[in-house]
Amino acid sequence: MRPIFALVDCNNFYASCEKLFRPDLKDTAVIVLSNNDGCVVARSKEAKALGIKMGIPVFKIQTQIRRYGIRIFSSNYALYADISHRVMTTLEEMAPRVEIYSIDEAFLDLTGIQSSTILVEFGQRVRETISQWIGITVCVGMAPTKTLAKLANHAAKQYSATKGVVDLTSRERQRKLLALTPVEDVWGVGRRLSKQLQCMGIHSALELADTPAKAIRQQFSVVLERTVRELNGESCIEFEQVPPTKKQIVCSRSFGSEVTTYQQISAALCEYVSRAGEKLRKERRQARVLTVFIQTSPYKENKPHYSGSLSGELSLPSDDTRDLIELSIRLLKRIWKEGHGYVKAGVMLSDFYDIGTFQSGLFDQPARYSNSQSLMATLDRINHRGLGRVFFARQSASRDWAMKRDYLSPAYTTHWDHLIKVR
DNA sequence: TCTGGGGTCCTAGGACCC
DNA sequence: TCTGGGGTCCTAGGACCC
Repeated sequence: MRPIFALVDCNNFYASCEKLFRPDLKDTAVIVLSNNDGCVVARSKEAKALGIKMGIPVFKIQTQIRRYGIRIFSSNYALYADISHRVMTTLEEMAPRVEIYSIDEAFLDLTGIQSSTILVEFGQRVRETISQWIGITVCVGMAPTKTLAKLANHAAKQYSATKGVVDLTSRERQRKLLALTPVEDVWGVGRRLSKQLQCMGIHSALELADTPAKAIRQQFSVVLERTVRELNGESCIEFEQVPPTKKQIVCSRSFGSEVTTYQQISAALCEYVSRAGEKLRKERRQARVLTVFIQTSPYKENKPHYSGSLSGELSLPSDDTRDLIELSIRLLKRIWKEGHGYVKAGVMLSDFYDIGTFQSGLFDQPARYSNSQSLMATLDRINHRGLGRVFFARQSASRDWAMKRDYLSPAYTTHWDHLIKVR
C-alpha cells in the first residue's frame, strides 16, 4: 500500500514557548538566542516580519532590537523540552504511529487513509487539539513521501489560505507546488548543493524532480538521488517509530568568557564529561573511545587560532564517569597549550557497546570499580531528582567559565518556585 | 566587546590482505 | 624488461538536518 506521511511542525517553536506564559507579549517581536546568548535561533512571526535573520549573531542586530523593542530570551531548554513532550504525547493519542523527528516536529504514519477529505479533517483536528490543550500552533503537511510531506508543511506555513493544513497526495498538486518552490527549500538540499544545482540551471524543486535520478547520482551522491525520487512520489526514507540507537554522544559548550588557565578548562571539561556520562547511561550503553577538544576563537584576526583534539581508548568499554574523567584529563594534558585564550571545549564518546557484551581479552584488566553500576545509578537518581547536585571534585572549581544566559525565562512548568501565580 | 550545540550519513583515499 | 586485481577496514572531511 502506498504510504501516507504527515509532518506536524510547531510554528516558531522556541519563541512560541516563551510567549506561552507571557500574554503581555502576544503581538510583540520575540527572539530566542543560542547557548551563550550568541546567535538568533528562533523568531516569532513579528520578528521574522522585521527581517531578523536566522542564525545571525545578536551583536549585529542591536540597533533593530532597540528600535523595534524586540524582546530577547536566552535558550530555556527545560521549558522547551517539557512543552515538546506535551505536544508529542498529544500526537501519540491521536495517531497510531508517531516518529518524533526533532524537538518541534513529528511524522505521523497515516497509511491507509484514502480520502483527501478525511486527511484534511484529521490535520485540522490535530491543529485544533494542540492549540487548545497546549497553546502551541502547528502546521500539518501530508504526502506519500517524507520529503513531500516536508514541502507540504512548508506550504501550510507559507500560505494562510491553507489554514495550516496541506494535503499533497495528488500528483498535480505536487507538481504545482514543486514549480513554486526554490530548490534550496527542499529538505536535504543545503547551501552548497543548491549553489551547484543552480549552476547547472536547476532553480526550482520541479526542475530537480525532473532531472534523471541516475544523472544526479553520478554527479552528486545517493543522498540527493533519494531526494529526487522522493520528490517524484517514490518513498525512500522510511518511517522510524523507534529512534535508532546513538552512535556518538557529544557534550561541548562555548565559555561565557575566554578561559586561560588549565584549572578552569579541566573543570569545564569534567563537567561536560559528566553530562556525557549521564547521557550514555540513559542510553544503557558503554563507550570505548573518548575524544577531547579545545579551541580558541576562529574570529579573532589578530591572534593565532588553535584547535586541538585527541582521541583515546579505554581498555574496556565503560559508562563510569570516573573512567571517563581520568581518560579525558590524560588527553587534555597532551593538547593543552599555555598562553591561549580558549572559547570552547568539548568531549565526544563513541564506539558503543551494550552493557556487559564486550569480549575482553585474556590479558585485559578487569573493570576497575566493582561498585560502578550502583554508584552511577545512585548519582544519576540524585542529580535527576534535583535534590541538590552531587559531582566530582574536579568539576568544582569556580564556574567563571559558565555560559552566558542573561535573558533566561522562568522554568514555568518544571520548577515549583517558577510556577505561574494567578491572583 | 559579542559568532550554538548535537547529531547523521556518504565518499574518497590510504593501509593492508590474499 | 615485464610489476594484478579484488576486497575490507578505517579515517578525515564534507554535506546535511534541527
